[in-house]
Amino acid sequence: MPGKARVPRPTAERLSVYLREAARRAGAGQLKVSSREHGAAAGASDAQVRKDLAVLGSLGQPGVGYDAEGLVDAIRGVIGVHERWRAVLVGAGNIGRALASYRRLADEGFEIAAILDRAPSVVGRTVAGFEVLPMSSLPDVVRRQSIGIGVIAVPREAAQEVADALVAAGVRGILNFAPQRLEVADRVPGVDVDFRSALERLALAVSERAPEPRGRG
Amino acid sequence: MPGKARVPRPTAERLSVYLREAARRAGAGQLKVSSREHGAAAGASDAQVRKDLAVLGSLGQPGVGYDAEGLVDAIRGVIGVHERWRAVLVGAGNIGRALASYRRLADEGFEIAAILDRAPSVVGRTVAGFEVLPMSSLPDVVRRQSIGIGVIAVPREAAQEVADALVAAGVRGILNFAPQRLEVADRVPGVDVDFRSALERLALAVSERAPEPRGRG
DNA sequence: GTTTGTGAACCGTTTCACAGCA
DNA sequence: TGCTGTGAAACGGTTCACAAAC
Repeated sequence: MPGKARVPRPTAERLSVYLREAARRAGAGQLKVSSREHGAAAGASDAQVRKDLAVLGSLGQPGVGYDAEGLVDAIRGVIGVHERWRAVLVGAGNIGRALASYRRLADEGFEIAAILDRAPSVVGRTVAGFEVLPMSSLPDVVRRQSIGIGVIAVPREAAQEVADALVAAGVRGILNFAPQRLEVADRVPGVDVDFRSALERLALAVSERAPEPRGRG
Repeated sequence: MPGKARVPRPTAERLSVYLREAARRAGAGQLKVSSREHGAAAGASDAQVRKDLAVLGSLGQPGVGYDAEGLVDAIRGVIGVHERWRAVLVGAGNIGRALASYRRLADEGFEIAAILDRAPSVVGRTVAGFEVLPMSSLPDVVRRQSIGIGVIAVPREAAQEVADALVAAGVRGILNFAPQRLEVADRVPGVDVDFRSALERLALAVSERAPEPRGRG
């Protein structure tokens, strides 16, 4: 098994949607799902869906569709969610608390294992059932709790420093909620979730469609 | 002025970064910023930056760079942030509260003007300084408070319904935090912020780089 | 000398179209 | 007949390279 196929970024994003859809339909008792059905759910063409799913191998049956359960397993396999991903959350502010309280992530194979914060006033408090730990405990937490992912939910100014600490502690990937581009070693992939940027993109899209904010049509 | 240049999606995302960078440097007293400097901040090549900024017109000076203040204005102009974008937030759960408390958005020209929720137990309570309003007040709120953007921060199951209500109420764009693809009229653009999907993309990237979760070293 | 603006080549993704299988 | 898998064509975005401007 020399190397898994690399998955293009746009495809990776859609796989996430297919996973949801297949899981939902499987849960509803549907055995097979066609590329057209997936396309409707993901906003993609059926051809696109087939191309995307081809990275998983040939697990569709002509004339029938894709096995719902099989798809779930296959996509989870590619994503690497055979078991669980354990994450450490740095930052017990608004975003951090919201994430920690978002229990549904656990259903998808992601689990927050610990919360850390730099502020002494927060350390020791209980947030979403976790005792907030000091930053100094990061290396121990990552090692002892088999943490794979670090989540950055701190203000922009502190983000790079936290990223460095996470990499040093040995996490294998970083999810970044701070509006700041991170410099990290190539071997540690990072994904940004930036809703300020999202808002701006939205504003731009709105402006493109309706140049003048008219009073009311 | 028949039509503004349409901005490719990847470019739109980077414009957001350039905006931040230009604003920061302008604030620090720097007058001109070169494409190389922007590139370093955004993780893009200098050529890429120039191509991106070309959608704003020719506002760079050869041999000198881009005027920092001018860039801020130009990007804000394209995004449509001359004045303020006012948003209504639907859903006073974890994510909703985090967003409502995230005051820095206001500095960037985005302002949450009202919070609504469906649950009677939440309506009337105060969240981040807002009295939570019932869903029935949506049309009034949008009209009377000149709301441009609707923000969906409700569970997946309710997302489409809320989207329909927002469109009916007259919002011009939707920012969606629910992990659900929305069906909305073409004239109302939508942008998704989906951190579950982001986590999965991250997990996939990690898996691709290190197929086997080895013990250590 | 430095840096922009931009056509042209390049590359990856999407769409198309259809052969092959159920 | 219905639906998948997949080469081939089409598309869009990125990189390259350089003339023009400071």
